[in-house]
Amino acid sequence: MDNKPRKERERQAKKQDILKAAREVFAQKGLHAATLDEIAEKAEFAKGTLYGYFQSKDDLFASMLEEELVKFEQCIIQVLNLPLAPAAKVEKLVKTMLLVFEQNEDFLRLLSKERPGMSNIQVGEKMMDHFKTLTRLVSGMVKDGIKEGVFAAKDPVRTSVALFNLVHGSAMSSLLNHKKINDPEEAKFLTGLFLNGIKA
Amino acid sequence: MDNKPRKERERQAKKQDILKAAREVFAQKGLHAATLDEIAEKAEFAKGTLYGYFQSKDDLFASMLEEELVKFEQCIIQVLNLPLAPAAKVEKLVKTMLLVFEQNEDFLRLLSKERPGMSNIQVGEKMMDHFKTLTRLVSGMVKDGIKEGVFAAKDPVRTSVALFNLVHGSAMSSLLNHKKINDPEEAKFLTGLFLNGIKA
Amino acid sequence: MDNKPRKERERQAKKQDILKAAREVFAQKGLHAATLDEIAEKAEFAKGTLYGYFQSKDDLFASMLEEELVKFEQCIIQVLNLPLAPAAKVEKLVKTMLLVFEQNEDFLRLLSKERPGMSNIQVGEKMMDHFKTLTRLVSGMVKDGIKEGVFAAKDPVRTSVALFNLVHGSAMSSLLNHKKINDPEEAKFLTGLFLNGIKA
Amino acid sequence: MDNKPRKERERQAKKQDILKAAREVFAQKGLHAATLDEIAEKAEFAKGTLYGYFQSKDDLFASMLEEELVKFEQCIIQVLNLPLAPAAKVEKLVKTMLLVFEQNEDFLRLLSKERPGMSNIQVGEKMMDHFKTLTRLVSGMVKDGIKEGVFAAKDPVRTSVALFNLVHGSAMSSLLNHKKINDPEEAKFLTGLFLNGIKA
DNA sequence: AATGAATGAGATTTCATTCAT
DNA sequence: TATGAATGAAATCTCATTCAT
Repeated sequence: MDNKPRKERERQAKKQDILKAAREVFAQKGLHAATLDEIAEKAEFAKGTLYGYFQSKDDLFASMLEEELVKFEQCIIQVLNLPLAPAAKVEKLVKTMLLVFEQNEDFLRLLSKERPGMSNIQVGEKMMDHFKTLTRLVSGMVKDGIKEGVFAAKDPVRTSVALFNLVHGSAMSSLLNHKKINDPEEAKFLTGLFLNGIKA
Repeated sequence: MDNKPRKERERQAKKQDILKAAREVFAQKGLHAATLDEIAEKAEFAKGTLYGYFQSKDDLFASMLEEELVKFEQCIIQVLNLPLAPAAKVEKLVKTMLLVFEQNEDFLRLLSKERPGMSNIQVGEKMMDHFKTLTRLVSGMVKDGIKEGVFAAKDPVRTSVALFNLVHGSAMSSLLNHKKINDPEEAKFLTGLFLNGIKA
Repeated sequence: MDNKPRKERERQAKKQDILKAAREVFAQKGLHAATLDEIAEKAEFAKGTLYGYFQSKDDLFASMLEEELVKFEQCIIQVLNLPLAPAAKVEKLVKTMLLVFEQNEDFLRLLSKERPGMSNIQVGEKMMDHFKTLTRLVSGMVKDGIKEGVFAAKDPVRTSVALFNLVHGSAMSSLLNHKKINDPEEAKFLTGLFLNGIKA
Repeated sequence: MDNKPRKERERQAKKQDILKAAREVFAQKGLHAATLDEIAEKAEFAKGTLYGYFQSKDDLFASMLEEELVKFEQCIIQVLNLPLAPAAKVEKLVKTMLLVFEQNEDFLRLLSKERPGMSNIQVGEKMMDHFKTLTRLVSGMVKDGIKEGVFAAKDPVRTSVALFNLVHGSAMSSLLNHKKINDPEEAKFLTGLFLNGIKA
């Protein structure tokens, strides 16, 4: 019988359940205030069972965050690969990021809460890597726009970071004010500001 | 002897020492991961002494954050009161915020770390209030610009939030990448992006 | 395997071990002076383990006291249900109470120490309830004696309280003077005093 | 100038203020739960000042209790010295004790709370001594009654202890049930029970 | 003598991690 | 593999005592 894969599939499914519970609790409470008790309960496993899947609380956190970052990255890459003009691509990117943040508020929170000065250095390093990758990817889009003459020749890296900050900050603001994150008005506003500024 | 004022002055000086130590540790570790042991050691007091100045860890945190927020707010108000044209005022605002963040990296970190979903509700409420005040103040500047016809009639509130996110995000990014926060290039870039966007 | 009951039985046994240790320490030191360290050591568990069985020190104390009070109450009820003449029942009651106090010196001490002005209001209330119940029960016996004409028609409630004070006070006195609590002489003396007074 | 005595008198007055505050707080909270902060505040002194009058918290407690016990003892002695027949003297004794307990509820509570198993051995010893003295004194009265043929020849020591328990227990019961401690009915009841028992 | 800020030992409580079943 | 009871280190907070003023 070839049921090894099934077993392995089941194991992965369980691991995903744990990661999901972890994401929810870590996002709500932060790395330190979250307890394995709560995560275990949410995942419907005994506390000890988590240690069959992750080496420690820190490992669980790191794994969860890594997974989310990869998913986010892949999503961004997909958008960047779309056959669109630079300005349209910016709009699509803004909309997509807002959508992702709306569908995964946990990730949105984690991004704010745990980015700066992670005590766990390894996690911090990984996070930094992902941000650099993202910046590099978006920079490409900006450079394309410059080449095509539709974007002014400003610093592409700074521009990428600014775009991310604009969208992420907007999503956080909506979240805290109990407003819709993926609001078309907001997307239009952000895109407009990014492309044209506020000058008359 | 009229040494009551001196005693009181000394007490306030000690309180400031504690608040400073608290700010440093809370900024680095976050509310939960920070320990009173570390704060006490940094303030060069015994652990118990802190309780002569603050009722609890939470109270210490709240007091510290409140003080920083007030200082920040006053700083912003000063800039907004300067007799400058809207565009110049934006530039001045960006420069000032970057300067403040550079001089008080702890505050910069705290702003990121503790803004979302503070478990301590009271602190969260206060923080929200300060953000609303700031948004209102900056909105005023934006409205002035619109009246004068130098700013396009976009949503002033969204515009204010965006400006804050742009600058704060930039500062965080610089901090994490070990770059100078209050970099004239960066200030110029941010101002330019905000006013004119990136379109050619 | 039907070992759920066994597990549950073991858990209850452990709980009883903790309650016993708690009783001993609380009786000796009182609620406040007793430490969880000492209780845990006596129960041969780690400090933290106690929190798997009780929510807090106060909860442990309350649970322990409640259990003891219930046991005491049931014991008194048994005696009152015996088919004896009132005077004989008084004698039996005195003997039984002295025996219980001798076998459970901890309870005897607790009764003195923690009766008055419990800071923990809930515990105090419960204790009062048990005392009222006991008084009611013994009052019944006194009323029976009055009906049968063997007891003079004095206030049954005051009489019940007096009997309890007489026996409890005697036991405390014996305890403090390192004398036998359940001494037949003492029992006879107390019964005689209660029934006939000291007049010649 | 002979103002040493005045100074000394003032010092004693202050000491009394502290002892009074101590009595109130210790009676309410018990030895352990009481804090010097609360006592100092009630005495209207700074905490450190107490150490100019007493060596330690334990010393303060012991001094306070000793003083109360001496006052109580002297009161009892006065009654026992009255030129009354034994039965009348019993009645007077009961009334006096109830009165004292009513006027000094703190002392009444202290007697219950701290009698058994004082962790502070020295205090416990002293308390025991006073109880023995009291028992001896009351025993004398009982013996007189026996000699005069008005009391049956029962154990005078046990009889003394019983009388004390009866009255003290009654006072505690009244206190806990928010009833008047020095109630003439109660005094009559207790005297009657002690002298004649409850038999018809 | 009086003060009260400072101390630090010690108390309660939490929770990541282990391990016998 | 899954469990959850047990552990004990570490955190917050209290308070008797000291001491410089």
